[in-house]
Amino acid sequence: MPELPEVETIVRRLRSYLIDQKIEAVQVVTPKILRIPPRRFVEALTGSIIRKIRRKGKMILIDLDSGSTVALHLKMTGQLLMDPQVIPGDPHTHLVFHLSPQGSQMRYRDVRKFGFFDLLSGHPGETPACPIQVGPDPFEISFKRFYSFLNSRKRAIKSLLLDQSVISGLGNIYVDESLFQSRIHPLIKAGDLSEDQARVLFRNIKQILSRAIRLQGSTLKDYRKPDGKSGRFQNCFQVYGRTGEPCRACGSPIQKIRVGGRGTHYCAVCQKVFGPVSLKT
DNA sequence: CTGCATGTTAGGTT
DNA sequence: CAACCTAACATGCA
Repeated sequence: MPELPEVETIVRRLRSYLIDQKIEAVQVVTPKILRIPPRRFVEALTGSIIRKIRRKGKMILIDLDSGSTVALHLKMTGQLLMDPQVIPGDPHTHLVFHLSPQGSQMRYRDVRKFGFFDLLSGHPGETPACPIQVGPDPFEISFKRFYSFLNSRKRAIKSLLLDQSVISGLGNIYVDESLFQSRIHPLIKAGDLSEDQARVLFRNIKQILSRAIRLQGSTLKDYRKPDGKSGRFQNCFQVYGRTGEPCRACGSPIQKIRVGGRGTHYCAVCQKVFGPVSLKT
């Protein structure tokens, strides 16, 4: 499930394949993947040259020389695969881009079809802003700003960190890992964190994301780099997907609970809820 | 077979 | 506005 490290890895790889390539042709196999009429999409892309590839939160933005930008989101199972990885007759391939002069192909694959492509129109020389409402990612803000996001919020810290309109890039895996690393219980209200706790959390979020980028993301099932290969950060998980297994810090079994409708992994011994605790007598 | 869990965002309601 | 709920979808599992 592509979160910031996976999307960043994909973007870096795509740059080496796509920059200055011309989109010779686009095949739309599954129109529902597009947020605009297929005809308009094909017309806007055909003959354009790819100039820049950017990431905004978990979105991928591909700037064309025409001034337009292709904006896409992989959601849960979307993949961008280059040529040799193409599976002939694959039922889950929805878009095919033909590139020149390289002569290569890039395909969009998505088993669940949650992902989407949009087209942002702009003027040549300008870079269109991101279409959807996404807050800054953890690398784009200061601690002060991060702390102000938590301030006086009543929702669980886990839910807040997952809210892309507040802070972008984090998903279920990296939130659970960051909270564990910071010894913070996922249900603590965001506004109840001390400044020291928030500082530790902020540092750990960035450290874990950086490490995950270095290992080229986490592959559970669907995430692949454009060359079809897996990431390696899944081998570093401390809590995610380790329900019942011993905590690497204290040995007690990792718990799984539901927070804001999301499966949440944590260590009940290392990540304590503190402050006023109501006890039944 | 049924029913549930999976992760992400949009869009709705409270 | 903040917080919460559910739909969209395919697949694997108990």
